[in-house]
Amino acid sequence: MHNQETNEKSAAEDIAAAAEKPAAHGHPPMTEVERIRHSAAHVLATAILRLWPEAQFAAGPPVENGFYYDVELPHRISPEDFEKIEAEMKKEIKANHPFARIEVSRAEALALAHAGELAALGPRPAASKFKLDIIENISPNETISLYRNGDFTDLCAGPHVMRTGNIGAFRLTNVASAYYKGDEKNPQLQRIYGTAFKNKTQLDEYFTMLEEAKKRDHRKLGKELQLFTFDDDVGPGLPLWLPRGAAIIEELEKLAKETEFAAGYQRVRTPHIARENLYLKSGHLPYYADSMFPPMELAEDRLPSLSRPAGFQPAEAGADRQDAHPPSQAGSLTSHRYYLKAMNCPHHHKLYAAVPHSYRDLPLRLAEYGTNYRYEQSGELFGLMRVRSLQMNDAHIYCTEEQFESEFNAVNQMYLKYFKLFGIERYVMRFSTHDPAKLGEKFVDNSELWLKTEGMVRGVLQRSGINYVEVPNEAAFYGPKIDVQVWSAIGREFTIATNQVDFAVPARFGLVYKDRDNTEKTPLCIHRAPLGTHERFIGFLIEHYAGNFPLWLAPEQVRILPLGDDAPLLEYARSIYQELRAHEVRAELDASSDHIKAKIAAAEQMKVHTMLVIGNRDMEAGAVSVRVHGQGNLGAKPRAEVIAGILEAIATRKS
RNA sequence: GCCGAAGUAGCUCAGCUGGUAGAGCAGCUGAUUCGUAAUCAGCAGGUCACGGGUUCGAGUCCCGUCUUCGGCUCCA
Repeated sequence: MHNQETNEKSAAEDIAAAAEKPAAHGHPPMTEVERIRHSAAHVLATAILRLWPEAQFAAGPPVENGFYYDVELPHRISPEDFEKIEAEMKKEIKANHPFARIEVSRAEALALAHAGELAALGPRPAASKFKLDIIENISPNETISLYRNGDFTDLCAGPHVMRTGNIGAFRLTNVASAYYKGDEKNPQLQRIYGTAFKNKTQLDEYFTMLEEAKKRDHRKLGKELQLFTFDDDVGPGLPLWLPRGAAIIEELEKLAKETEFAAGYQRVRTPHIARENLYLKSGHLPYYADSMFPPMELAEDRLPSLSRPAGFQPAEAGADRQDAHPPSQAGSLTSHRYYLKAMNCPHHHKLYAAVPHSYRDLPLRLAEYGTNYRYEQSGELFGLMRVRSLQMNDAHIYCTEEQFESEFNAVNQMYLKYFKLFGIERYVMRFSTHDPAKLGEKFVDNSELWLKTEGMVRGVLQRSGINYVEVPNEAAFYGPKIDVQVWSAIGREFTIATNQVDFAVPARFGLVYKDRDNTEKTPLCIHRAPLGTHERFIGFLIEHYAGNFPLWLAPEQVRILPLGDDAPLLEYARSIYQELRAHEVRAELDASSDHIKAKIAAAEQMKVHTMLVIGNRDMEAGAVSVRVHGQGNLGAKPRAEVIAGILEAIATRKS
C-alpha cells in the first residue's frame, strides 16, 4: 500500500466543485449563512481599504466555517490589527449600505480594473491587478457582474445579502498566507480569515464549539494521557509511543491480525530498508525520491571495487538533497545505496516473486504492519496525522481478473466492519479515476485496463451500496484508488485509509502465475490498508473518542483503588489485581496513601476505563465497588461477576 | 518548502518599557486511613529551545539555527 494520505481534499470540496460546473451559466446556490459570509468578506475588504487604500485583493469567498479575503499589502497584518479592522467593518455594517448588483461588459470591467477601481473605494493609481487577471479568465459567454456596497466596488458573481446590516455577527479569526490561485509560483498573499453568523448567539456557539474541539485535539490529549511524545533529538515527525499509546497499537494489531487471518491473509515480514535497485524497478525513483529520506551509502573503502554502478557518484555533504542523490542510471547494476522504505509494495512484490505461483494459489493475500519512512516537508508535519515514520495496516492481494470483484468487495466489507466496530458513522469513499488526457504522463498508458478496472471498482461500489464520490484525475499512476474519509466527533476530517488497484507494477516486477491454459499471466494487485497507519488512525481515535476509549482499547483498563492502605485490604486488592493481570487485563493498583477522592480524581483524569473501589465493606462481602469513567459509581458487585464482565467486554470489544 | 506567530520547571502558565527566575498541579519525604473528581506540611525541581551579538547588565533588544502552531503548497 502506498499511501498514508493520498489526497486530503474534502468531499465537501468535491461536491462544491461539482456544483460549480453547472454554474457556468448561473451561480451556485448559496445558503443564507454563506451569503452573510460572502458579504462579510466584502465588508472586510472595505475596512482594509479604509486603513490601507493601496491594498490589492484577489479572492474572498465563503468557506466551511467562515470566509476569507486574500490581500496583497506591504503592511503585514497581524491579529493586533484586527480590532481596528473590525471597527471599520462595524461602521460599514452600521451604515447598512445595500449590496447593488451591476452587470457590465467585459470592456467596462477591464477599464475599471485598469483604473484600479475594482475591489476599491474609487479610482487608484495602480490597476486592480488580480481582478484584471480574473476578468481575463472569465469565459466570453459569461455575464460579468460587480457588487457595490457604499463606496466599495468589487468584481463578484454574488450573491450577497440585501444590505450590509444583514451581517448579523462576525469576528476576524486569523491571518495566514496563501499563494495566488494556490500556485506556489504565484505571489504569496495575506489571507485574512473571519467568521460570520446570523446572530451573536450562533457566533458564540461556534466559538464554544471550537473550545470543545481544542480539548479533544489528539496532540493535547496525547500529552495529557501520556500516549506519545516527540523529541527534538529524535527528530521532527518521528513519534515515540509511550507505554499507554503502545497498548492501543497492540490492540489494533491484534484486531487486524485476527480479522486478516479469518479473511485468508498470510502475514509476512520485510526489512525497513532496501537497495536502490528495488525502487528503480518499481518506478518510484526518481519521481518519488523527494519524499524519501536521503539514501544511505556505503563508505567507499567498504565497497567491492568492481561492482560500482555506472551512475555512482558519492553524495556531497551539505549539497542540495535533490541533487545529492540522483538515482543511479541503470537498475540492472547493483547499487550500494540503500533507502528507508517509504512503502511496502515493492518488498511484497518480491515476496510474491520468490515462489512460483499457479492460478490455484490465487488470491494470495500478503499482510504486514509495515514500518515506512517518508520525508514529508517540514511544514506538513502535524501531530500524529502527518508524520515521517508510520506503521501501516498494509496488505497486497494478488488475484486474477475474475477474482477481482469478490476480493475488492471483501476489502470494502472489511472497512465497513471496522467502521461499525469503532462507531464511525460518517464516512465517504473517494473513488479516484484517471484522466484520459494524461495517459502516458500522469497515468500508465493503457486505456483499456483503466476503463476495465475502473468499471470493476465502480460496479463493486454501486452494488454494495457504499457511500462514495467519484473524483476524476486523482488516481494513482498504476490504477484507480479509493480514499476513505472519515470525520471525528468534532468534525475534523481525516483521510484514514486507501484502497488501490494496481494493474501496472506487478508487470514491472515480472510477477506471473501459470494459468489453467498453461500460459503465464500477470496478476492484478489490490493495495489496501483499512486501518491506515497507526499514527493517523490512533490520532483519529483519540479525537473520535475524546480520549475515552472503550474498555478493549483503553490504555489502562482497570485501576484498583483501595480505601486506605492497611495490610489486609491491600492484600485483597492485590489478589484482584493479580487475577486481572493473569488474564492480560491492563490493570493497575493505586497503593498510595492518598484519600480515596484523590485516587479517584487521578484515575478519572487519566480516563481509566474502570475503577474498582475497595473498602473493608467490599472485602468482607467478597465484592468490589465499580466506577466507570463517564458513568460514575455503579455500586458494589460480587468480585467474580465483575471480573467476568470485564473479561467479556474486552473479548467482545464492546463499545 | 513558503508566509506569519510562538518556544520560561514533567504539565498549565506568570514574569510591565533590560536590573540576581515565580505560582499551581505533578514528583519526593513525612503526617493523614479518609466510601466515589483533588487532606496537610516540608523538600526538590530551570544553561528561560540552541548559537552568536548589543549592553555595565539580556528570559526581556538584534541576527542565525532548531522545533511547534496557524495557513498555503505537496502527498507515489
